[in-house]
Amino acid sequence: MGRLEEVLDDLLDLVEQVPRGRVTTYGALGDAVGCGPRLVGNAMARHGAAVPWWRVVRSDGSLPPSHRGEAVARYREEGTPLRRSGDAVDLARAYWQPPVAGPAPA
DNA sequence: TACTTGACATTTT
DNA sequence: AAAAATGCCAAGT
Repeated sequence: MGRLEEVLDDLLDLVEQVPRGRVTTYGALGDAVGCGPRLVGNAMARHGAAVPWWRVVRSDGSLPPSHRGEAVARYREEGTPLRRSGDAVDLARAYWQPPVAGPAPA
């Protein structure tokens, strides 16, 4: 199979480890698991139905275009520092860097 | 088997 | 500062 199956476990694990009121980015997860950010997005899209994907945002702090409405609702519910725009997270305060998992520790 | 689509990121114009 | 182009990996058609 592809690398996805390999990193998927670590990926979902990291997302589940994201503290409440905090968020992380696709790039950070991709780097943590050792693959491109595209994999993270697709992994979540196809297999991330069981993880708090709303805590995973873009590098810009903006939310996934597909579920940003739901994600914002979660943020307001969890107290995540949203930007004044209301459609993005304040990465300056809410960014949580995932620990490096998998066979490629720093 | 080849092309297109998809929860993205980064760099250059 | 904003928009466009490029790179990335996997699944679906």
